[in-house]
Amino acid sequence: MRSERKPVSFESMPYQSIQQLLKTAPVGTVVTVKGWVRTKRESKNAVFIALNDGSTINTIQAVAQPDQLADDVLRLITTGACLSVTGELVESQGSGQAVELKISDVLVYGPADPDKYPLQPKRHSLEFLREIAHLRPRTNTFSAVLRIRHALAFAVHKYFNDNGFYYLNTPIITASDAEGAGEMFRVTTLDATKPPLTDDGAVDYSQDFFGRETNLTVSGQLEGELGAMALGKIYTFGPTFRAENSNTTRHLAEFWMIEPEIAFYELDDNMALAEDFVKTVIRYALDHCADDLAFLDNRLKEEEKTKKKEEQSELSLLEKLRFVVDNEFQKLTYTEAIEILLNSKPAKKGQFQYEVSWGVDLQSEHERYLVEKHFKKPVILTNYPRAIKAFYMKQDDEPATNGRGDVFGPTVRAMDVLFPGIGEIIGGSQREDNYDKLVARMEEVGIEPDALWWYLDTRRFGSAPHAGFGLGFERLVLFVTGMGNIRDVIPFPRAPKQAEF
RNA sequence: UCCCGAAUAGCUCAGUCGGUUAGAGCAUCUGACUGUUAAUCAGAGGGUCGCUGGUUCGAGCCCAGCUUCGGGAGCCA
Repeated sequence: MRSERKPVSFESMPYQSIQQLLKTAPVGTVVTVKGWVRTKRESKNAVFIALNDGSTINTIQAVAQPDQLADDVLRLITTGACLSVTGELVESQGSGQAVELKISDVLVYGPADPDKYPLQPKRHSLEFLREIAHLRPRTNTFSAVLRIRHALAFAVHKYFNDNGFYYLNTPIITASDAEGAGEMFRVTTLDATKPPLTDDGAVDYSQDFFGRETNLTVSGQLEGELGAMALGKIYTFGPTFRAENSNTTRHLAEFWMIEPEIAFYELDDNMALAEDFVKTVIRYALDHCADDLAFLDNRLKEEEKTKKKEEQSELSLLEKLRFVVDNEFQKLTYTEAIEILLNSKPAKKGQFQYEVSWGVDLQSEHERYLVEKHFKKPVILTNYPRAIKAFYMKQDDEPATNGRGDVFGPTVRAMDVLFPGIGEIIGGSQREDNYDKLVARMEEVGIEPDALWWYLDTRRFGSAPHAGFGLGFERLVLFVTGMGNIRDVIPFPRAPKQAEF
């Protein structure tokens, strides 16, 4: 039997998004919009409702005659209530907007008790909004951040797809604990109060779900390399977990990481890819999120006004983004960076808390000096000392020298991309493709080669030079939105003592 | 995990030297006014001063411990 139901075309959907409506502005037509009340203002001759549906940062003003709406309906139209409003789109009599909706019908989907609804038509602190993360997407700031986050995620996939990369889904549950990228979250189905024990009293993971100890991934890189050594160019874009007790504005326990891995790329290719990639996705946001970026730009300017002169930033958010897109990243080696730091004013005046010398890992105060004071632009540091970098990085043939005859220790083809205000946004390297060198390095740092036999197989069979990097997606969103805390650029942040929503 | 700081009305904050009944702006409610723009004006309601203990005739304020939050550091993306 045939259905009597009429097919519904996409164009004849029973309501319109406010974004579409304001863009096309079909004055004179009757339309329906559905969204949440931002503010309601009443006067003798008119009731004004500012409605937002999240499709854009802009609201549409709906207008009704006061006697047109029943008292009990009018009473339910308060900040936060959800409405369906039907009416004719007309040119506005007021000055704040071009068009408005002349209400012919209102349906209250869900009221919001004004005594209990926590969002008020006023500025809230980001700390307070973090406590109501389930409602904060209804604010201008967070909806703007989330739309930009979406645009950046889309731009990431678009960039790689346009450039011949394949999206590879690496595992979220892994058995390898040898990646050395920090503390891991254990994944188990064993009874936490009385786990099975072996004869010597240790937990018997052979009885666990996977028959061995497993954790949430801290990086998809090792598996990504397997993909690159088959598909050529791959990228991953997925959740990543670190059980570090990190309490900072730049760290999350659960975050999203982007990891391209490319066969036949060496360090210089890797750097060029990182720079082009970051610039392209930021340009995409500039081109597609103008309203939201303008709002955040203005929000930041207001915030800057409350700061002292010397603490105010020289560039606005939009200026900063354009600057990054239009200028070359500064590229230099670790050894050159050490020279600059040793000759810097703060070093000579003893203002660095940590002393600088060849071989030490750079502290954030050093990175900040290079990026924010010395070069004033994004910086790519390369060829770090072997001793402070991961085992899988390609070893340089010659030790570092400074041109004055000083010879330092061995280095690897690592690269860190440093951004102003964010610090390390990308960490990557060319990978060690020589089997013997890789195994020797693993043994040196105490990683059991047998545990990564499958990783080493790529070096045993058809090995090739290859390179890749990891980019923390939230750090990118942090930079593009100009927000100050990474917990405010992910919908539901996961951090120590924080997993409520 | 370490260092520093904070916790007072729904929100943002003030609270003097330890002293009577803890205040303001915004929000909410009521009224007035108005094609309004986070409207405006007047009035009203609204408090376990984070928790536990201590000092004191008397603690929002002083002391100790705890909890939570924020900033910085480390770890890193």
